[in-house]
Amino acid sequence: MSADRVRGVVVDIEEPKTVNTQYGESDLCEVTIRPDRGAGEPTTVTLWGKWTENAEVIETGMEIAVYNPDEREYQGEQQYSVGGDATLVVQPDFLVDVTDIRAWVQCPRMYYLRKLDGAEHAYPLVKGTVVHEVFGDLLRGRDLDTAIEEQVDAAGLDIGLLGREADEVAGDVRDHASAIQGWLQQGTLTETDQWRSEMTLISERFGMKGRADAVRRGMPVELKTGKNTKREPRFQDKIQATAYALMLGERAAGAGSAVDAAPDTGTLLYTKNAAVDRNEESGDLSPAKEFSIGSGLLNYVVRTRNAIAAMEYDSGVPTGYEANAKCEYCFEQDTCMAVSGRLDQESKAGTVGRAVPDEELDYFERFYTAVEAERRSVHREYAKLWEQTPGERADNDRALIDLEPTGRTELDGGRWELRATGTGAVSKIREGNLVLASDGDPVTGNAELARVERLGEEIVVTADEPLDLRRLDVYPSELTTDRLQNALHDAVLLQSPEQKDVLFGRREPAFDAVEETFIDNNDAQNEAVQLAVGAEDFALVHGPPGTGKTYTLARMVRALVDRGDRVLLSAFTNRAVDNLLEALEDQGYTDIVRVGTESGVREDMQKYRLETSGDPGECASRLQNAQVVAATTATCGGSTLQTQEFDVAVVDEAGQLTEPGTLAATTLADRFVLVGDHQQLPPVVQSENETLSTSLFERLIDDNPDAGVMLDRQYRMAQHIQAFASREFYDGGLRPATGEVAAQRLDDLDGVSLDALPANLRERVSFVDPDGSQVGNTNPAEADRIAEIVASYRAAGVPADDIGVIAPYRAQVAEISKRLPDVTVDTVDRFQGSSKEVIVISFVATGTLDSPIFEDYRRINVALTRAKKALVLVGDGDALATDEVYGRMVEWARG
DNA sequence: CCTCTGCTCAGAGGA
Repeated sequence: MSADRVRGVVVDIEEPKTVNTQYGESDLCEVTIRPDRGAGEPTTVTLWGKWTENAEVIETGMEIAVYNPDEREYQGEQQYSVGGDATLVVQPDFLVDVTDIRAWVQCPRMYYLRKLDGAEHAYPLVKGTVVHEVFGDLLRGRDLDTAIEEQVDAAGLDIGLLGREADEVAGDVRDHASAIQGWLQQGTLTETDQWRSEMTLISERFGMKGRADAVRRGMPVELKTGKNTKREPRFQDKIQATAYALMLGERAAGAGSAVDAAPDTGTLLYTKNAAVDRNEESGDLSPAKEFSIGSGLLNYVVRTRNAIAAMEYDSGVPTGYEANAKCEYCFEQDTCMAVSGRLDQESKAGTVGRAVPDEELDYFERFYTAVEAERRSVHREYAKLWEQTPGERADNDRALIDLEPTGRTELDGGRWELRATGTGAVSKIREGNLVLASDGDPVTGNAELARVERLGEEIVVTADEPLDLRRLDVYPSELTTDRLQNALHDAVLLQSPEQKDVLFGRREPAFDAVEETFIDNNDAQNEAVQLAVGAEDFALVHGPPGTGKTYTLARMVRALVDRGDRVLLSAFTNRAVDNLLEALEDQGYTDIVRVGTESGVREDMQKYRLETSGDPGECASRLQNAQVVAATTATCGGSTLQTQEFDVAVVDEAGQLTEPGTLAATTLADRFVLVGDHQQLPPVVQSENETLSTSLFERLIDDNPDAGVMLDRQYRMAQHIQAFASREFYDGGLRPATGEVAAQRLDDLDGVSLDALPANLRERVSFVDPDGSQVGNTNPAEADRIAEIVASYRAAGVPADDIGVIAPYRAQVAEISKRLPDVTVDTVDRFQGSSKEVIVISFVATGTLDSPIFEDYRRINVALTRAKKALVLVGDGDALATDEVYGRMVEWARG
């Protein structure tokens, strides 16, 4: 019996040695692994020849996989060898981008610097992107002039921000595009050429992902808008194309050897060669350069990929010595030396400048490591793409499977609209999302990145190439982690020492005294605006539920604008950003530019949205002249807003943001205001991660109580409803704004009679124990009882719209929804920021509380504070009593 | 053992 794959955790690595074999001298290194994630019997894997280079970076605890190993029995033990046709993959769950392999081949430090400071806005990049888009259009048979015009138009904002004109860019693009067209029209390219453009490749086997510019007859074609007058393609370009060839080979090989099945030729297309002056340049000016792809190059790609994955195992920092970096002509040399100097890192190029203070170095390292841990959780999401290939039919809310294709239409832009009917299953996929659309198998089948246009009975997506739409998968993205890393870099390395002093507690934040009254009937709200206006560094506004936080924010923004400040308005979610704009609108302020994707911005706020295509000058000046710019923090970390500066950044729902997430907005401004409530929802973090799950808001409010004000009067809840939350979460400091708010009752609503309610529901807060039992994450008996309770309120005259039901698990939400089709039933997270006259909460758990109900107490705070006039808690009283806080809650609810 | 939003994606090139 032979295994085509061996995988396990490394438990021992011998010193490499040189031995004599029948073929001459050869290096080897023995590695002992335990299969089954470390649980299996120890097995020896011998790395031969160049694979011993990887042995130097492997550490115990890492996982390795070997494909097609030579296998033999020696003294009763199975031994495996990596040489010949075999391939070694280190940390296969870590997905390395092809462009990262390319960067590492140039210099490992370059790989690292790209990760820290990725949001660059430069003309060669913008031009290169446009040329690539035009290339794709030409492959899809579009007309050259139309393609250039449309793609330059699509890049309008980027071009404008660089101060360029559309005509000038179109001319530059034409020089490149003509070379492409000339090459495409050459006789060697026949009707039989089969082209695919923009092919997304994800490899489980090699732990690699990337997107090939084009694939012709199964072979990779890479477009480069740079110049290369040598006869050979540049080495890093060959590596990039070879990486795609390896993944194409994997798709073609099935269970066989990907190296054997890989295409044997790659093509690099250097479009600038055609545009240079032939009188001044010598050398080979033909744009297309082919090269042969052999097992040597393919294995080199894998070894390089392994070196990266091994370094990322413990968030290491490369020095430049890991590969043969040449610093003399490197255009990143200055940056490299500056970064290594400031972060006290070793660099082959040397260092300049003094290191930032120790506490900043520690901070940088702590957050860098935390963000990389978060990146690894994103990588685990990719694994779900191949955990459930067709047939396995995993219950997974990350995919819509078994779709029935109903048709496709070619659209004007050369893109395709693909349609299918769904099975009615629910998933995380929503309209506007970027997904992997496939013919049924997202990994080895025909798959394309696509945009979800409609998600009803009929499912409609748009993609670059046509396919039979049988399946959609969530496409995991490292974009957020990339941007967190950029924000960390900007905060520690680009901010002035004065700005950092207050972040690192070396100086108290300073305030100018402000006498002006902005809000005259609420002292805390007025003080919040005064603090914000007078802040020289930062101000903090703590806004518990219902305290008029959004109104205060809008008033604050107006006050800042009146002083002439340019304001950046941000929050984690699109919904929160749009809510803020609505509040500003309510105050009559509309000089706003909203930056964000079309699908992210709410319909009624589209009128403020910055158009990214069109006349470059117009697009750019609209952004540059806006006094108030609004965007999510993720967008703040992107390249568009990196070109902008602000006097003040105002960040809402700051308690929900990780520290680097907040910095993405605050580093764009001289000073900042954070508004939020650290007693409500914490940041959403995928990895178990203490560092990321505390918000900057919470840290600053703990360290600088004088820099903050708490809004203490709430306009939402009746006295009794707010009492528990006030005592438990706000030290008793939260109180009703008026007697009217405190005394509100359900029969204040038109047509509602309390007498029509059963006796146990007449109080403002009640507790009901339905004596149900938990089944998985549902409790059907409790769902029945909740349906009865809601029916009682309806019978007493409460409109369905005024009632909301909150449950801890999505399964229970579905269970209750089945019984209550016209009432809003949702999880806590989706209820945040809104409120209802009547709230019913389902606790599901019975017997014991061994699994977390609302994760932590902050979630229950959110749930309890959604109700205005009536709140009903439904659950197992005995189970809840086993927890101190829930126990006190039940006592309070029973009155 | 559960909750879950962001974001065009990954790659654009200089010498």
